[in-house]
Amino acid sequence: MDQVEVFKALSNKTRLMILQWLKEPELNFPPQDRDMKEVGVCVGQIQCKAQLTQSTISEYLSVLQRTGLIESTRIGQWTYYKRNEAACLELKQLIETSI
Amino acid sequence: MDQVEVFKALSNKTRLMILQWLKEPELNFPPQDRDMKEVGVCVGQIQCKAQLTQSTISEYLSVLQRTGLIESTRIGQWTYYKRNEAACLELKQLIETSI
DNA sequence: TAGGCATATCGGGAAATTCCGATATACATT
DNA sequence: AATGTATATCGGAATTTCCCGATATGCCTA
Repeated sequence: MDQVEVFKALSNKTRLMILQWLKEPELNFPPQDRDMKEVGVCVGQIQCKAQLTQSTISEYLSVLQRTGLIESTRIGQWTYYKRNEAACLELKQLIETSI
Repeated sequence: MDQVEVFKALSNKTRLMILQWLKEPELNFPPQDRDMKEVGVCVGQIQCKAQLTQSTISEYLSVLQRTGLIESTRIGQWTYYKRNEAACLELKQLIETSI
């Protein structure tokens, strides 16, 4: 896990918010058919909440995914993103010891 | 403490290294007259270790100081920088709960 | 297979960051 | 006062980031 890359990813208000929203998806997004805990939240919902264009949000999600902090599942025409809690924990432990 | 600003400050390899070097100054810098734990490390020593120009390091130290993670003391013609451990702890706790 | 919808990718203008050399400031010494 | 040394600030070229609109891709339905 490259700390500098992770900090770059999190040094943007919207990306940081997305990561935080995904901590408790059912609290931050309207209900959907699929179980949010299980599969995640689709791009459209995140875009709607973030109030930026679809292309921007799609790119931001890629940036977060590249760090490993979130992961995606494609189902039909939707891509669902959810947190990778193991990676988030690893990051927190790394910061705990390195900062 | 503005998380995004802190992450911006730490999303640069050199700045992150400086913060880490200052965790154990006597391990990372050559001996000096004044007590490093007490007063910190002067800009010249940090620049020497970082291998960037004086102006760049001076600016990086300002960026870190603006976040509150480090603080400076001017003594004679030297400016000594050291970690603000309380602020570093606060940051880690913030990350622990918010990420 | 045609059309619609969700998402990804591309190209780019504007703004921010990186890092430098030159210069200013502040203090110390002679 | 003049000089030397440590640090801060300024101006700028190169690079990166931000965020957009346009377009491509992939899947689904009629």
